[in-house]
Amino acid sequence: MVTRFAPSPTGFLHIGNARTGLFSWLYARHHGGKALLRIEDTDKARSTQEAIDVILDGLQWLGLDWDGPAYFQSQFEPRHAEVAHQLIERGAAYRCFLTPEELKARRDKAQAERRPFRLQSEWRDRSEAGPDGVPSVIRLKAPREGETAIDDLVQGRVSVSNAELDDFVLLRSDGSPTYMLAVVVDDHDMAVTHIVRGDDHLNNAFRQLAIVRAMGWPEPTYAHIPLIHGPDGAKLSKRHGALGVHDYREMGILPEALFNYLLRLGWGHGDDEIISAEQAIAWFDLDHVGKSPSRFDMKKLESLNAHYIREADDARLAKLVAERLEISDSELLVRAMPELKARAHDLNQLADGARFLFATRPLTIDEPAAALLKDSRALLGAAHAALGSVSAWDHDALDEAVRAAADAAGVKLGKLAQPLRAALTGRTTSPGIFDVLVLLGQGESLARIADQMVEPNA
RNA sequence: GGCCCCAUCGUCUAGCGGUCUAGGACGUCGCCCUUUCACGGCGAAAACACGGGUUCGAUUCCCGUUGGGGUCACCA
Repeated sequence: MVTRFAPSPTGFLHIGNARTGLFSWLYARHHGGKALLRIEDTDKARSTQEAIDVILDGLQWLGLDWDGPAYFQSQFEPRHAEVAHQLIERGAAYRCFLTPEELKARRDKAQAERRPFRLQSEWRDRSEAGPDGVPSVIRLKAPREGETAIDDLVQGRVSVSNAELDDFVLLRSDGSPTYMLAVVVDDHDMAVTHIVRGDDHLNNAFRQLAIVRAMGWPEPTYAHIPLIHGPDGAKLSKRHGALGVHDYREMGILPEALFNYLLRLGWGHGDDEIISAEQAIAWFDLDHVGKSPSRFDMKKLESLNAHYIREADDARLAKLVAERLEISDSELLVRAMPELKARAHDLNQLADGARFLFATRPLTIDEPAAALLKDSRALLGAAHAALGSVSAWDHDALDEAVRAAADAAGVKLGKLAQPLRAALTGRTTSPGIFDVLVLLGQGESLARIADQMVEPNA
Protein backbone atom coordinates (compact mmCIF):
# COMPACT_ATOMS: atom_id res chain seq x y z
CA MET A 1 0.00 0.00 0.00
CA VAL A 2 1.48 3.29 -1.10
CA THR A 3 0.11 6.82 -0.67
CA ARG A 4 1.50 10.08 -1.84
CA PHE A 5 1.17 13.71 -0.95
CA ALA A 6 1.70 16.03 -3.89
CA PRO A 7 1.77 19.71 -3.01
CA SER A 8 2.82 22.37 -5.47
CA PRO A 9 5.29 25.00 -4.28
CA THR A 10 3.16 28.11 -4.21
CA GLY A 11 5.19 29.93 -1.60
CA PHE A 12 3.37 28.56 1.41
CA LEU A 13 1.88 25.35 2.75
CA HIS A 14 -1.87 25.82 2.67
CA ILE A 15 -3.59 24.67 5.81
CA GLY A 16 -6.08 22.65 3.77
CA ASN A 17 -3.32 20.94 1.85
CA ALA A 18 -1.53 20.24 5.08
CA ARG A 19 -4.59 18.42 6.36
CA THR A 20 -4.82 16.40 3.17
CA GLY A 21 -1.16 15.56 3.57
CA LEU A 22 -1.80 14.58 7.16
CA PHE A 23 -4.62 12.23 6.15
CA SER A 24 -2.55 10.73 3.39
CA TRP A 25 0.34 10.19 5.78
CA LEU A 26 -1.84 8.78 8.54
CA TYR A 27 -3.55 6.36 6.20
CA ALA A 28 -0.20 4.95 5.13
CA ARG A 29 1.15 4.83 8.68
CA HIS A 30 -1.99 3.18 10.02
CA HIS A 31 -1.92 0.47 7.40
CA GLY A 32 1.81 -0.01 7.51
CA GLY A 33 2.26 1.20 3.95
CA LYS A 34 4.55 3.74 2.40
CA ALA A 35 3.93 7.49 2.43
CA LEU A 36 5.61 9.28 -0.45
CA LEU A 37 6.08 12.96 -1.11
CA ARG A 38 6.13 14.48 -4.55
CA ILE A 39 6.61 18.15 -5.25
CA GLU A 40 4.58 19.27 -8.24
CA ASP A 41 7.05 21.78 -9.52
CA THR A 42 6.13 21.89 -13.18
CA ASP A 43 5.19 25.55 -12.94
CA LYS A 44 8.74 26.80 -13.20
CA ALA A 45 7.97 30.41 -12.46
CA ARG A 46 6.60 29.62 -9.02
CA SER A 47 8.76 26.66 -8.15
CA THR A 48 11.73 28.34 -6.56
CA GLN A 49 13.94 26.56 -4.10
CA GLU A 50 12.63 28.89 -1.45
CA ALA A 51 9.03 27.94 -2.20
CA ILE A 52 9.96 24.26 -2.05
CA ASP A 53 11.72 24.70 1.28
CA VAL A 54 8.64 26.31 2.76
CA ILE A 55 6.64 23.17 2.00
CA LEU A 56 9.31 20.81 3.28
CA ASP A 57 9.82 22.88 6.39
CA GLY A 58 6.10 23.08 7.16
CA LEU A 59 5.63 19.34 6.85
CA GLN A 60 8.61 18.59 9.01
CA TRP A 61 7.38 21.02 11.65
CA LEU A 62 4.05 19.20 11.73
CA GLY A 63 5.90 15.96 12.27
CA LEU A 64 5.14 14.32 8.95
CA ASP A 65 7.99 12.26 7.58
CA TRP A 66 8.14 10.50 4.26
CA ASP A 67 9.44 7.24 2.96
CA GLY A 68 12.33 7.95 0.68
CA PRO A 69 13.45 11.29 -0.70
CA ALA A 70 11.02 13.83 -2.10
CA TYR A 71 10.23 13.31 -5.78
CA PHE A 72 10.14 16.26 -8.12
CA GLN A 73 7.67 16.14 -10.92
CA SER A 74 9.82 18.26 -13.20
CA GLN A 75 12.40 15.46 -13.31
CA PHE A 76 9.98 13.18 -15.10
CA GLU A 77 8.97 15.36 -18.03
CA PRO A 78 10.66 13.19 -20.66
CA ARG A 79 8.75 10.22 -19.30
CA HIS A 80 5.47 12.13 -19.48
CA ALA A 81 6.07 12.94 -23.13
CA GLU A 82 7.00 9.34 -23.78
CA VAL A 83 3.68 8.15 -22.39
CA ALA A 84 1.82 10.71 -24.47
CA HIS A 85 3.41 9.26 -27.59
CA GLN A 86 2.69 5.72 -26.47
CA LEU A 87 -0.92 6.74 -26.15
CA ILE A 88 -0.92 7.86 -29.78
CA GLU A 89 0.62 4.56 -30.85
CA ARG A 90 -2.08 2.73 -28.96
CA GLY A 91 -4.70 4.76 -30.78
CA ALA A 92 -5.82 6.29 -27.51
CA ALA A 93 -4.63 9.82 -28.23
CA TYR A 94 -4.19 12.07 -31.25
CA ARG A 95 -2.51 15.20 -32.48
CA CYS A 96 -4.87 18.14 -32.58
CA PHE A 97 -4.05 21.16 -34.73
CA LEU A 98 -6.80 23.42 -33.45
CA THR A 99 -5.33 26.76 -32.45
CA PRO A 100 -6.09 28.47 -29.14
CA GLU A 101 -8.00 31.10 -31.13
CA GLU A 102 -10.21 28.51 -32.79
CA LEU A 103 -10.83 26.90 -29.44
CA LYS A 104 -11.80 30.15 -27.85
CA ALA A 105 -14.15 30.99 -30.71
CA ARG A 106 -15.95 27.68 -30.25
CA ARG A 107 -16.17 28.13 -26.54
CA ASP A 108 -17.55 31.62 -26.90
CA LYS A 109 -20.11 30.45 -29.41
CA ALA A 110 -21.30 27.71 -27.12
CA GLN A 111 -21.55 30.18 -24.31
CA ALA A 112 -23.51 32.65 -26.43
CA GLU A 113 -25.95 29.89 -27.33
CA ARG A 114 -26.12 28.95 -23.66
CA ARG A 115 -25.25 25.35 -24.23
CA PRO A 116 -22.44 23.41 -22.55
CA PHE A 117 -19.19 23.38 -24.46
CA ARG A 118 -17.74 20.00 -25.21
CA LEU A 119 -14.85 19.92 -27.61
CA GLN A 120 -15.36 17.80 -30.71
CA SER A 121 -12.04 18.02 -32.46
CA GLU A 122 -12.13 17.06 -36.11
CA TRP A 123 -8.60 15.74 -35.67
CA ARG A 124 -9.70 12.96 -33.38
CA ASP A 125 -10.34 10.47 -36.13
CA ARG A 126 -8.14 11.75 -38.93
CA SER A 127 -5.45 9.39 -39.99
CA GLU A 128 -3.44 11.72 -42.26
CA ALA A 129 -0.66 13.87 -40.90
CA GLY A 130 -1.45 17.44 -39.96
CA PRO A 131 -0.33 20.56 -41.75
CA ASP A 132 3.38 21.31 -41.68
CA GLY A 133 4.64 24.03 -39.43
CA VAL A 134 1.43 24.32 -37.45
CA PRO A 135 1.86 23.63 -33.75
CA SER A 136 -0.20 20.81 -32.32
CA VAL A 137 -1.11 19.38 -28.96
CA ILE A 138 -1.72 15.76 -28.05
CA ARG A 139 -5.23 15.07 -26.79
CA LEU A 140 -6.66 11.97 -25.20
CA LYS A 141 -9.43 10.16 -27.03
CA ALA A 142 -11.77 10.22 -24.10
CA PRO A 143 -14.49 7.58 -24.02
CA ARG A 144 -17.81 8.91 -25.33
CA GLU A 145 -20.18 6.06 -24.57
CA GLY A 146 -21.25 4.68 -21.25
CA GLU A 147 -20.16 5.98 -17.89
CA THR A 148 -17.17 5.96 -15.61
CA ALA A 149 -17.45 5.17 -11.92
CA ILE A 150 -14.97 5.29 -9.10
CA ASP A 151 -15.33 3.75 -5.69
CA ASP A 152 -13.96 6.51 -3.56
CA LEU A 153 -12.90 5.64 -0.03
CA VAL A 154 -14.45 8.85 1.28
CA GLN A 155 -17.10 9.84 -1.25
CA GLY A 156 -18.42 6.37 -1.97
CA ARG A 157 -19.37 5.35 -5.49
CA VAL A 158 -19.38 8.33 -7.81
CA SER A 159 -20.19 8.01 -11.46
CA VAL A 160 -20.36 10.33 -14.40
CA SER A 161 -21.57 9.91 -17.95
CA ASN A 162 -18.68 9.67 -20.38
CA ALA A 163 -20.44 12.20 -22.57
CA GLU A 164 -19.33 14.72 -19.97
CA LEU A 165 -15.68 13.96 -20.53
CA ASP A 166 -13.78 15.88 -23.17
CA ASP A 167 -10.61 15.27 -25.11
CA PHE A 168 -8.33 17.15 -22.76
CA VAL A 169 -4.75 18.03 -23.60
CA LEU A 170 -1.99 15.66 -22.53
CA LEU A 171 1.01 17.33 -24.12
CA ARG A 172 1.13 21.05 -24.90
CA SER A 173 2.27 22.43 -28.21
CA ASP A 174 5.64 23.23 -26.66
CA GLY A 175 6.02 19.58 -25.73
CA SER A 176 5.47 20.02 -22.02
CA PRO A 177 3.05 17.71 -20.20
CA THR A 178 -0.12 18.93 -18.58
CA TYR A 179 -0.83 18.27 -14.94
CA MET A 180 -3.49 15.73 -15.91
CA LEU A 181 -0.93 13.56 -17.70
CA ALA A 182 1.93 14.14 -15.28
CA VAL A 183 0.08 13.03 -12.14
CA VAL A 184 -1.15 9.86 -13.72
CA VAL A 185 2.26 8.89 -15.03
CA ASP A 186 4.02 9.76 -11.80
CA ASP A 187 1.50 7.97 -9.62
CA HIS A 188 1.91 4.89 -11.77
CA ASP A 189 5.69 5.04 -11.86
CA MET A 190 5.86 5.59 -8.12
CA ALA A 191 3.53 2.59 -7.67
CA VAL A 192 1.01 4.64 -5.76
CA THR A 193 -1.97 2.52 -4.83
CA HIS A 194 -4.03 5.01 -2.84
CA ILE A 195 -4.51 8.57 -3.95
CA VAL A 196 -5.62 10.73 -1.04
CA ARG A 197 -6.22 14.34 -2.11
CA GLY A 198 -8.60 17.27 -1.92
CA ASP A 199 -12.02 16.79 -3.39
CA ASP A 200 -11.45 19.65 -5.78
CA HIS A 201 -9.80 16.88 -7.78
CA LEU A 202 -12.81 14.60 -7.77
CA ASN A 203 -13.82 15.56 -11.30
CA ASN A 204 -10.26 15.06 -12.47
CA ALA A 205 -10.31 11.47 -11.28
CA PHE A 206 -12.56 10.43 -14.15
CA ARG A 207 -10.24 11.98 -16.70
CA GLN A 208 -7.17 10.53 -15.09
CA LEU A 209 -8.73 7.12 -14.93
CA ALA A 210 -9.25 7.31 -18.68
CA ILE A 211 -5.48 7.65 -19.12
CA VAL A 212 -4.79 4.82 -16.69
CA ARG A 213 -7.16 2.55 -18.59
CA ALA A 214 -5.80 3.56 -21.98
CA MET A 215 -2.35 2.53 -20.78
CA GLY A 216 -3.65 -0.65 -19.22
CA TRP A 217 -2.18 0.24 -15.86
CA PRO A 218 -3.55 -0.94 -12.51
CA GLU A 219 -6.25 1.42 -11.27
CA PRO A 220 -5.47 3.28 -8.07
CA THR A 221 -7.95 3.65 -5.24
CA TYR A 222 -9.09 7.21 -4.67
CA ALA A 223 -10.00 9.07 -1.50
CA HIS A 224 -11.17 12.64 -2.00
CA ILE A 225 -11.08 14.67 1.18
CA PRO A 226 -13.47 17.64 1.48
CA LEU A 227 -11.85 21.05 1.56
CA ILE A 228 -11.61 23.34 4.55
CA HIS A 229 -13.88 26.36 4.52
CA GLY A 230 -13.70 29.68 6.26
CA PRO A 231 -16.10 30.64 9.06
CA ASP A 232 -18.53 31.92 6.42
CA GLY A 233 -18.69 28.60 4.61
CA ALA A 234 -16.77 29.67 1.52
CA LYS A 235 -13.58 28.01 0.44
CA LEU A 236 -10.75 29.10 2.71
CA SER A 237 -9.00 32.00 1.04
CA LYS A 238 -6.86 35.02 1.71
CA ARG A 239 -9.69 37.16 3.00
CA HIS A 240 -10.19 34.69 5.84
CA GLY A 241 -6.78 35.59 7.17
CA ALA A 242 -4.08 33.09 7.87
CA LEU A 243 -3.82 30.34 5.30
CA GLY A 244 -0.36 28.90 5.64
CA VAL A 245 0.99 26.51 8.21
CA HIS A 246 3.75 29.02 8.82
CA ASP A 247 1.26 31.70 9.74
CA TYR A 248 -0.01 29.56 12.58
CA ARG A 249 3.51 28.81 13.64
CA GLU A 250 4.16 32.53 13.89
CA MET A 251 0.95 33.04 15.83
CA GLY A 252 2.48 30.80 18.44
CA ILE A 253 0.59 27.61 17.72
CA LEU A 254 2.38 24.42 18.77
CA PRO A 255 2.76 21.81 16.03
CA GLU A 256 1.04 19.13 18.08
CA ALA A 257 -1.93 21.47 18.55
CA LEU A 258 -2.27 22.08 14.82
CA PHE A 259 -1.82 18.37 14.17
CA ASN A 260 -4.61 17.55 16.62
CA TYR A 261 -6.87 20.29 15.31
CA LEU A 262 -6.45 19.34 11.67
CA LEU A 263 -6.98 15.70 12.52
CA ARG A 264 -10.29 16.40 14.22
CA LEU A 265 -11.45 18.67 11.44
CA GLY A 266 -13.50 16.37 9.28
CA TRP A 267 -12.72 13.25 11.23
CA GLY A 268 -13.82 11.93 14.60
CA HIS A 269 -13.16 9.04 16.90
CA GLY A 270 -16.02 8.78 19.37
CA ASP A 271 -15.76 11.42 22.05
CA ASP A 272 -11.99 11.75 21.83
CA GLU A 273 -10.68 15.27 21.46
CA ILE A 274 -7.09 15.22 22.63
CA ILE A 275 -5.29 12.82 20.34
CA SER A 276 -1.57 12.25 20.09
CA ALA A 277 0.22 11.35 16.88
CA GLU A 278 0.63 7.78 18.13
CA GLN A 279 -3.07 7.45 18.87
CA ALA A 280 -3.91 9.04 15.55
CA ILE A 281 -1.88 6.42 13.72
CA ALA A 282 -3.57 3.68 15.68
CA TRP A 283 -7.08 5.03 15.14
CA PHE A 284 -7.13 6.82 11.84
CA ASP A 285 -8.92 5.44 8.86
CA LEU A 286 -10.62 6.98 5.89
CA ASP A 287 -14.06 5.53 6.58
CA HIS A 288 -14.72 8.07 9.30
CA VAL A 289 -13.76 11.08 7.24
CA GLY A 290 -16.82 13.25 6.67
CA LYS A 291 -18.04 13.99 3.17
CA SER A 292 -18.93 17.61 3.74
CA PRO A 293 -16.51 20.50 4.02
CA SER A 294 -15.77 21.72 7.52
CA ARG A 295 -15.25 25.26 8.70
CA PHE A 296 -12.07 26.46 10.26
CA ASP A 297 -12.54 27.57 13.87
CA MET A 298 -9.66 29.56 15.33
CA LYS A 299 -11.17 29.46 18.82
CA LYS A 300 -11.02 25.71 18.96
CA LEU A 301 -7.47 25.67 17.67
CA GLU A 302 -6.54 28.16 20.39
CA SER A 303 -8.14 26.09 23.06
CA LEU A 304 -6.30 23.01 21.88
CA ASN A 305 -3.11 25.04 21.77
CA ALA A 306 -3.64 26.23 25.34
CA HIS A 307 -4.00 22.62 26.36
CA TYR A 308 -0.76 21.58 24.66
CA ILE A 309 1.10 24.55 26.10
CA ARG A 310 0.08 23.46 29.58
CA GLU A 311 1.26 19.94 28.79
CA ALA A 312 4.51 21.02 27.20
CA ASP A 313 7.90 20.70 28.81
CA ASP A 314 8.97 23.91 30.60
CA ALA A 315 12.44 23.98 29.12
CA ARG A 316 11.08 23.64 25.60
CA LEU A 317 8.62 26.48 26.17
CA ALA A 318 11.32 28.65 27.72
CA LYS A 319 13.38 28.23 24.61
CA LEU A 320 10.51 29.18 22.32
CA VAL A 321 9.66 32.18 24.46
CA ALA A 322 13.26 33.34 24.59
CA GLU A 323 13.33 33.30 20.78
CA ARG A 324 10.26 35.45 20.65
CA LEU A 325 11.56 37.86 23.27
CA GLU A 326 14.94 37.89 21.57
CA ILE A 327 16.71 37.19 24.81
CA SER A 328 18.90 34.30 25.76
CA ASP A 329 17.34 31.25 27.29
CA SER A 330 17.43 31.42 31.05
CA GLU A 331 16.91 29.39 34.16
CA LEU A 332 14.56 32.08 35.47
CA LEU A 333 12.29 31.61 32.47
CA VAL A 334 12.15 27.87 33.01
CA ARG A 335 11.35 28.41 36.68
CA ALA A 336 8.57 30.86 35.84
CA MET A 337 7.05 28.62 33.19
CA PRO A 338 4.63 26.59 35.34
CA GLU A 339 2.90 29.81 36.42
CA LEU A 340 3.16 31.48 33.04
CA LYS A 341 1.92 28.69 30.83
CA ALA A 342 -1.39 28.22 32.56
CA ARG A 343 -2.31 31.72 31.39
CA ALA A 344 -1.42 31.57 27.70
CA HIS A 345 -3.31 30.37 24.66
CA ASP A 346 -0.38 30.82 22.34
CA LEU A 347 3.36 31.36 22.46
CA ASN A 348 3.05 35.09 21.88
CA GLN A 349 0.79 35.50 24.89
CA LEU A 350 3.20 33.36 26.82
CA ALA A 351 6.12 35.57 25.81
CA ASP A 352 4.14 38.65 26.63
CA GLY A 353 3.32 37.31 30.06
CA ALA A 354 7.01 36.70 30.69
CA ARG A 355 8.11 40.23 29.84
CA PHE A 356 7.95 41.58 33.38
CA LEU A 357 10.65 39.15 34.46
CA PHE A 358 13.19 40.83 32.24
CA ALA A 359 12.02 44.42 32.37
CA THR A 360 14.55 47.00 33.55
CA ARG A 361 13.74 49.62 36.15
CA PRO A 362 12.02 51.89 36.23
CA LEU A 363 9.23 49.79 34.78
CA THR A 364 6.87 50.98 32.10
CA ILE A 365 3.49 51.08 33.79
CA ASP A 366 0.44 50.53 31.62
CA GLU A 367 -2.65 52.64 32.03
CA PRO A 368 -4.83 50.46 34.22
CA ALA A 369 -1.84 49.73 36.44
CA ALA A 370 -1.02 53.42 36.75
CA ALA A 371 -4.60 54.19 37.76
CA LEU A 372 -4.38 51.53 40.42
CA LEU A 373 -1.10 52.86 41.74
CA LYS A 374 -2.34 56.40 41.97
CA ASP A 375 -4.18 55.99 45.27
CA SER A 376 -2.10 53.26 46.78
CA ARG A 377 1.28 54.78 47.45
CA ALA A 378 0.88 54.64 51.22
CA LEU A 379 -0.17 51.02 51.06
CA LEU A 380 2.87 50.30 48.95
CA GLY A 381 5.06 51.84 51.60
CA ALA A 382 3.61 49.53 54.22
CA ALA A 383 4.19 46.53 51.97
CA HIS A 384 7.74 47.62 51.26
CA ALA A 385 8.48 47.82 54.96
CA ALA A 386 6.95 44.42 55.66
CA LEU A 387 8.72 42.77 52.76
CA GLY A 388 12.00 44.35 53.72
CA SER A 389 12.10 42.38 56.92
CA VAL A 390 11.24 39.01 55.43
CA SER A 391 14.18 36.71 55.90
CA ALA A 392 13.04 33.55 54.13
CA TRP A 393 12.06 34.69 50.62
CA ASP A 394 9.74 31.85 49.71
CA HIS A 395 6.09 31.51 48.75
CA ASP A 396 4.74 30.64 52.19
CA ALA A 397 6.71 33.23 54.12
CA LEU A 398 5.68 35.88 51.61
CA ASP A 399 2.07 34.83 51.83
CA GLU A 400 2.21 35.28 55.57
CA ALA A 401 4.02 38.61 55.44
CA VAL A 402 1.77 40.20 52.83
CA ARG A 403 -1.39 39.06 54.56
CA ALA A 404 -0.10 40.43 57.84
CA ALA A 405 0.68 43.76 56.16
CA ALA A 406 -2.82 43.90 54.71
CA ASP A 407 -4.33 43.16 58.12
CA ALA A 408 -2.22 45.82 59.77
CA ALA A 409 -3.34 48.36 57.15
CA GLY A 410 -6.93 47.29 57.66
CA VAL A 411 -7.51 46.23 54.05
CA LYS A 412 -8.34 42.97 52.33
CA LEU A 413 -5.54 41.08 50.68
CA GLY A 414 -6.75 42.06 47.21
CA LYS A 415 -6.53 45.71 48.06
CA LEU A 416 -2.84 45.33 48.66
CA ALA A 417 -2.04 42.63 46.15
CA GLN A 418 -3.26 44.63 43.16
CA PRO A 419 -1.05 47.70 43.70
CA LEU A 420 1.83 45.37 44.45
CA ARG A 421 1.23 43.57 41.18
CA ALA A 422 1.12 46.87 39.34
CA ALA A 423 4.39 47.96 40.88
CA LEU A 424 6.13 44.64 40.29
CA THR A 425 4.93 43.92 36.76
CA GLY A 426 3.61 47.20 35.42
CA ARG A 427 0.31 45.48 34.72
CA THR A 428 -2.90 44.48 36.43
CA THR A 429 -2.71 40.84 35.45
CA SER A 430 0.08 38.42 36.19
CA PRO A 431 0.80 35.14 37.91
CA GLY A 432 0.00 34.92 41.61
CA ILE A 433 1.58 37.77 43.53
CA PHE A 434 3.65 35.53 45.82
CA ASP A 435 5.02 33.69 42.80
CA VAL A 436 5.93 37.01 41.21
CA LEU A 437 7.80 38.06 44.34
CA VAL A 438 9.67 34.77 44.51
CA LEU A 439 10.66 34.91 40.85
CA LEU A 440 11.83 38.50 41.04
CA GLY A 441 13.80 38.02 44.25
CA GLN A 442 13.88 40.28 47.27
CA GLY A 443 16.21 42.95 45.99
CA GLU A 444 14.49 43.52 42.65
CA SER A 445 11.04 43.32 44.23
CA LEU A 446 11.80 45.95 46.85
CA ALA A 447 13.38 48.23 44.29
CA ARG A 448 10.39 48.00 41.95
CA ILE A 449 8.05 48.74 44.83
CA ALA A 450 10.14 51.68 45.97
CA ASP A 451 10.07 53.05 42.41
CA GLN A 452 6.30 53.42 42.66
CA MET A 453 6.18 54.85 46.16
CA VAL A 454 6.76 58.34 44.88
CA GLU A 455 4.63 60.34 42.45
CA PRO A 456 5.92 60.04 38.89
CA ASN A 457 7.32 63.11 37.12
CA ALA A 458 7.09 65.08 40.37
C1' G B 1 -25.72 27.50 -16.28
C1' G B 2 -24.02 21.84 -17.21
C1' C B 3 -21.93 17.93 -14.34
C1' C B 4 -20.53 15.95 -9.49
C1' C B 5 -20.87 16.01 -4.18
C1' C B 6 -22.86 17.35 0.59
C1' A B 7 -26.71 18.50 4.74
C1' U B 8 -27.01 16.50 13.44
C1' C B 9 -26.36 22.35 18.52
C1' G B 10 -23.14 28.99 16.26
C1' U B 11 -18.53 25.61 14.99
C1' C B 12 -15.97 20.53 14.92
C1' U B 13 -18.19 16.02 15.63
C1' A B 14 -20.62 10.91 18.03
C1' G B 15 -24.64 8.30 15.99
C1' C B 16 -23.86 3.32 11.21
C1' G B 17 -33.48 1.28 12.15
C1' G B 18 -35.45 0.74 18.20
C1' U B 19 -29.87 2.02 23.35
C1' C B 20 -32.00 9.42 21.26
C1' U B 21 -36.47 12.88 26.45
C1' A B 22 -29.74 12.87 20.34
C1' G B 23 -23.66 12.21 23.46
C1' G B 24 -18.73 14.95 23.59
C1' A B 25 -15.59 19.28 22.51
C1' C B 26 -14.91 24.64 21.30
C1' G B 27 -17.65 28.99 21.86
C1' U B 28 -21.69 31.50 24.79
C1' C B 29 -24.21 32.31 29.65
C1' G B 30 -24.62 31.41 35.04
C1' C B 31 -22.42 29.67 39.77
C1' C B 32 -18.09 27.98 42.67
C1' C B 33 -12.74 28.54 43.59
C1' U B 34 -9.88 33.21 44.11
C1' U B 35 -4.90 38.58 45.40
C1' U B 36 -5.63 39.94 39.26
C1' C B 37 -5.74 37.07 34.89
C1' A B 38 -5.88 32.33 33.71
C1' C B 39 -6.48 27.24 35.24
C1' G B 40 -9.92 23.99 37.52
C1' G B 41 -14.99 22.36 39.17
C1' C B 42 -20.39 22.46 38.62
C1' G B 43 -24.59 23.81 35.73
C1' A B 44 -27.62 26.05 31.60
C1' A B 45 -29.23 27.48 26.77
C1' A B 46 -28.22 25.33 21.94
C1' A B 47 -29.12 20.65 16.46
C1' C B 48 -31.35 15.81 13.50
C1' A B 49 -33.04 21.85 6.86
C1' C B 50 -38.13 20.84 4.70
C1' G B 51 -41.75 17.52 2.26
C1' G B 52 -43.01 12.80 0.72
C1' G B 53 -42.34 7.66 0.99
C1' U B 54 -40.23 2.39 2.91
C1' U B 55 -40.93 0.12 7.81
C1' C B 56 -44.31 -2.17 13.50
C1' G B 57 -40.64 1.85 14.16
C1' A B 58 -36.78 6.63 11.27
C1' U B 59 -31.46 11.25 12.96
C1' U B 60 -30.24 6.67 10.62
C1' C B 61 -32.87 3.70 4.08
C1' C B 62 -35.21 5.85 -0.84
C1' C B 63 -37.18 10.14 -3.74
C1' G B 64 -38.01 15.29 -4.22
C1' U B 65 -37.48 20.53 -2.55
C1' U B 66 -34.41 24.04 -0.44
C1' G B 67 -29.65 25.41 0.94
C1' G B 68 -24.30 24.86 0.60
C1' G B 69 -19.85 23.31 -1.85
C1' G B 70 -16.65 21.55 -5.85
C1' U B 71 -15.58 21.60 -11.01
C1' C B 72 -15.99 23.00 -16.03
C1' A B 73 -7.97 25.91 -19.45
C1' C B 74 -2.36 24.25 -24.02
C1' C B 75 -3.08 26.21 -14.27
C1' A B 76 -1.88 22.83 -10.87
